[in-house]
Amino acid sequence: MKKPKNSAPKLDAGANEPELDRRKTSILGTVVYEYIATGEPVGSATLTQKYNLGISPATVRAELASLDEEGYLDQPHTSAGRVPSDRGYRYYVDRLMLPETLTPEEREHIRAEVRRASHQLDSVVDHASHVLSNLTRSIAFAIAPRLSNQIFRHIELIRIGERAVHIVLVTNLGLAAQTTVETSHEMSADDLVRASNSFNEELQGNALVDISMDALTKLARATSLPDDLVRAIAMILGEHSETDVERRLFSGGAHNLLDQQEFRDLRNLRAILDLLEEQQTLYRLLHNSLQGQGARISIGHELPNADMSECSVVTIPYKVGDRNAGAVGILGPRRMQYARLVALMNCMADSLNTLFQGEASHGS
Amino acid sequence: MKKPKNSAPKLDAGANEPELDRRKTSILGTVVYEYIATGEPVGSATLTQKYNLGISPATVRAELASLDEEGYLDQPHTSAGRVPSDRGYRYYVDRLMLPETLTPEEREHIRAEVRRASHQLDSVVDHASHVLSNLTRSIAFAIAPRLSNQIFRHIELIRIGERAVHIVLVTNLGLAAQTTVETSHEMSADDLVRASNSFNEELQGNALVDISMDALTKLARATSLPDDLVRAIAMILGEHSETDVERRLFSGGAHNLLDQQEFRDLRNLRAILDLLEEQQTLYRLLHNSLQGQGARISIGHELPNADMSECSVVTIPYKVGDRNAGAVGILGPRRMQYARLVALMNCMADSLNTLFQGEASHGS
DNA sequence: AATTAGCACTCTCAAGTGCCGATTGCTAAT
DNA sequence: ATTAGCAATCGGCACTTGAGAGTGCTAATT
Repeated sequence: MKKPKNSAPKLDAGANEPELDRRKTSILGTVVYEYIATGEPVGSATLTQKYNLGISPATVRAELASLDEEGYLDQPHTSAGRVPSDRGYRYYVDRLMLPETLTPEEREHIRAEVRRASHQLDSVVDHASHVLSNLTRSIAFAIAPRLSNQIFRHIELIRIGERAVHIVLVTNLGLAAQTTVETSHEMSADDLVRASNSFNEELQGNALVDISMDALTKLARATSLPDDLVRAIAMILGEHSETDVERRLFSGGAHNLLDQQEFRDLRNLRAILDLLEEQQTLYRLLHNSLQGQGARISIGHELPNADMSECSVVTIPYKVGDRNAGAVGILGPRRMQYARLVALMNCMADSLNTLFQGEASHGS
Repeated sequence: MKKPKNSAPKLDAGANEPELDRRKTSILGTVVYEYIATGEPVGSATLTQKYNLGISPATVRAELASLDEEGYLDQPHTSAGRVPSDRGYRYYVDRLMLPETLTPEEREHIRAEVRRASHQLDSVVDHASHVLSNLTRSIAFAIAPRLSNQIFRHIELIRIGERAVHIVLVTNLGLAAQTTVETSHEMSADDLVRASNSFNEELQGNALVDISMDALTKLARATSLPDDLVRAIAMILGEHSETDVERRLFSGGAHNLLDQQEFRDLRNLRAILDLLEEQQTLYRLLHNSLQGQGARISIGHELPNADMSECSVVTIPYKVGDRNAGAVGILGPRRMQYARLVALMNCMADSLNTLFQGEASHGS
């Protein structure tokens, strides 16, 4: 029942763990499987009755006790069955879990949903997280692709009030960012059009990462834009957003937690909701996943926050062109269907990859 | 157990209700006040001890029994004190409640927060609901001002992909709406600029409600815009959005429900969250409030949905120019601080009114 | 040496019991 | 009309009990 793996971090963990003998492995796998399916602690009787292990309950008990001692299983209380510990889940995820495949319908559904909101980066990502949260009945969260390696196509400065300008940035991927800025003195609509035009002529086709602050200020001086407006443009072009931990986190499906029996306790629930609101922690998880490839699973105490010790998170990065540019994640109870979630996440990442791959190659 | 209805509750209900004698009134008021403050059922002992009523517990008991019989109070169980019924709350808000005033700080806080996000209608309203939900620790919800009596200033058609156009509508109030549309065939950036220009020249200064479909199609033909794009423009200009029950509902503060003792029960919680997601019901409440003036309170079973029988809602419309154009609402437990919420809502409506009043008078 | 049956033990959970305190409604006295 | 006094009611809490589930240990078996 040994299992190959699908991502970098797991290899490490897998390599560190001593390998369990065949029978222990089989029992551990079965316990995890059964517990994920039922949510009830698993006892020796259940195991021998429902699964054809070819050994007696007594033997199973001995093995369970041993696995318990080695830290792969926990016992909620003396007269209860066993429940996987973080370590148990980890072993399962690294070595035992069978990769699952989605039905063509599911696959197509995801792909279609992602495509539906294309052309608006924020919408795509927001939509993606909602789709995932519905499919998994967990919380899904995501960050939009970072701008740096997108290519400048167009900037539009729209006068929306006496001293208010709305800035819209279009890149090869579509509508990439927009913001409203209050300017210190009034700009005429014509001024703004003129400015937009020179920005557009000058910057057209450049990767955003290549646009220097110098170039911007020079352009700004030529078009006599007020400082605050220039600053806003610089911001939006990513000069600053690269280090910006405030990059917005999109999320959906918080209400799904209500269905999970592990969140009956309102304190847990509250802790997780606060976490969602705070954004930082989840943002960092996604940001970290940008370093690696493929789905990454974090279980219970492996997560950076004690309030998440009852949860697991699956994250996966997606690419723009050939570099990781954003990521999506799922947050649910530790007792989650890891195999299925990994399959879903892979599909989602693929869909985003091809979407952004495709769009990236089109031109204006 | 006669029940007032919720179409035009405040005044009517007040007039319909028989007037209680002075002592009953005083006791009912005190019970409501005490229950709102503590959340515990109120007994005769508490009343005589904490409040100087000048009568003995026994007399209070007789009055309580009488009020109970007349339907103003409920008794959770035989050995508990009394709790206001819907009718009791109704009598309280109609006749007993003392108007509360906010501190200048609170007032200024609301005003400042509303102004912060101005120039973007959606943001203003979204922001408003977040501010309210934080101040009240309840759910706040709102709809953006309807477009119809806003004045056309500018439309921008931005090419964001081979066959994708982003439409931005600016009115006298600022950035009023935007959407992305997929076009059947490709438009060049120049085509779009030309089209924008003729729309802008032609429609400038018109109230959106006065822009006819005819005018649009004529313009569209002159600029040879594809049909789907024209349809999208027509849509956004409000031709259709007037009857559109799907006008987006902004809301915030759902997590506040976790703190309310009346939502310890997850089923209630779930029901309310579903309601939020469904949007229709809350949308209708706001829409109804557009007919009237000032804050409107709906209590328990007066609300259109049985799942809300433990809740109360306060709504208030706000104006653009001199006509109601949008509304905000608060949803919380029946045991809410009605006087304070009404004060907050009035302040919020005022702030929005002056914001939109002010902006409306400015020109481009 | 590994496996197993048998059994005592432990612990949770649900139901049942009894008591305490809060609050009432009634009655008789003021 | 008001009140004091008092029996009655009921929820909630602590406690007990028994059933059920599951274990770990031991001694017998393979």
